Amino acid sequence: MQETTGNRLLSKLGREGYRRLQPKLEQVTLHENQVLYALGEVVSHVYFPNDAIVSLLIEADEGRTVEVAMEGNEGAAGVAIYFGGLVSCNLSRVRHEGTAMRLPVSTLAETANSYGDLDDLMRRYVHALCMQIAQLGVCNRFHSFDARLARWLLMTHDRTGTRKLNTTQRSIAQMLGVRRSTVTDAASGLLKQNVIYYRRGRIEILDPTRLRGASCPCYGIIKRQYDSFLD
Amino acid sequence: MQETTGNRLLSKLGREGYRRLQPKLEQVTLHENQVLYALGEVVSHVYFPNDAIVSLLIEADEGRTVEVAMEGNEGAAGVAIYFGGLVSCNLSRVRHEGTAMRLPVSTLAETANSYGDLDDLMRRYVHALCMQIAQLGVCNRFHSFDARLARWLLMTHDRTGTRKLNTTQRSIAQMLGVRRSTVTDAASGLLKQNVIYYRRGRIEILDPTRLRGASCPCYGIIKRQYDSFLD
DNA sequence: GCCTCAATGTACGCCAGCGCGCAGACGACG
DNA sequence: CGTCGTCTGCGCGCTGGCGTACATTGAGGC
Repeated sequence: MQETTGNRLLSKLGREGYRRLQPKLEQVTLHENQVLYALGEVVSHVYFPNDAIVSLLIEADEGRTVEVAMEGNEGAAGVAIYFGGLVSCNLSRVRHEGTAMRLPVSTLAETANSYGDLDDLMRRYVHALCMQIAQLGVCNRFHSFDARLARWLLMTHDRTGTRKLNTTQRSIAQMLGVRRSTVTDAASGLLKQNVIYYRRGRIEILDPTRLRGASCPCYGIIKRQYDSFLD
Repeated sequence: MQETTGNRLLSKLGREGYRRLQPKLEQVTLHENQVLYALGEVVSHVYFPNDAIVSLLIEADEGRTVEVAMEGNEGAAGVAIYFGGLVSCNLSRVRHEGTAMRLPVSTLAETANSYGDLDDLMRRYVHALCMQIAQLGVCNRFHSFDARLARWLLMTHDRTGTRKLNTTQRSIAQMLGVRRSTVTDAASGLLKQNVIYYRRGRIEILDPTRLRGASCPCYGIIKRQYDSFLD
């Protein structure tokens, strides 16, 4: 099931790039709800997830934080921030437990300076991330919750490499900025159709194809965007 | 009324930076509805608006494009795209007529390579833009249209340096992704309170302070973000 | 001054999702 | 094996914004 070969961004770097970063790369485990970057914090490390997922969160209103992007094996957490000023201005929290490769920001910066391929790759990643944020903004505004839930499950699935997620409806609701029982309604629809199965904090995707049919086009748009530069 | 001293990003560059770019800088007039970058187009120039406004648009559904960010004198159009791969993957259209300084992408890239201050500035601008996109995504999702209209008017006002805008309710509706008569409702509320005045495609902001009171906090959040690196 | 068209005002029914609240059900743990 | 806290199911009334449709008004061209 777990067929992830590791972080796609790192593997796209090729042998030479990997050789340069390798001495400073360090595998770490990211635990659920662990805060990688708090608001206004200085970023010291960049994380290239293998099967962990990091959420970029923004405070919408008092006490309500919403996911504006998710970063997994297709990217890196902290890069966007490092790219523009070293100081985080949103919250990054681990949403799905797993491993990641950690790298000091300074190493990334220095290597990117001397090794153009890395610089290019990082720029294009930031670009894709930016598009993800924009697309999700539009998606959250216009598409039905049923479609958005399907999209969210698919995106999560892609980034973890497993069909089984540990998430409660409550936390999904927080991510997507709806109330919990709205999630219940949508999820029970998918359950009845045998597209997913879930029970007390465990969700399993039974039929990715039909899930994709239930999702809005945003899933495909974002996926194509990422795939186009990760091959 | 028109007290704009020019593009804030360029002026932040200082004498040395300006000296380097100056030979290739060229003042142009951007006309309403002019498309700067179409989807998938190769970007040849970057625009630093003086008093023009460029909208970043994304297609939400068939035939419905929505503004995900606006770029004016506080930034530059095309930079974000140049940063990640040269090819535009959204639509940039002039929303408010005015002048801008135009620069070949290649000049910007070369200069940034050799002149770290420019590179820094551009990175931080992209960062701020990214935050704007994220914040607006959340705003469009959660805040009442009344508040969003106020926010939008204020942001537009800041970027043009004038209280008078030429915009119809119809085009505001398209930008903000609502139907036209929703704009009528909200606008007529502000009109009755003498916060704005408008008539057939011309809007005037009478009382910016009270407009700010009507807006959601997103206006302040985004403004602070930009001001923090533009001084 | 008149005509025409775009811009604006208004109305009516509709519905997704909200806020709130409560009940049932499963699982961990003593 | 019982208890308790969390997770999930469900109902009810409400409302902002939607889709649609039509009336009115101002500006610019003739």
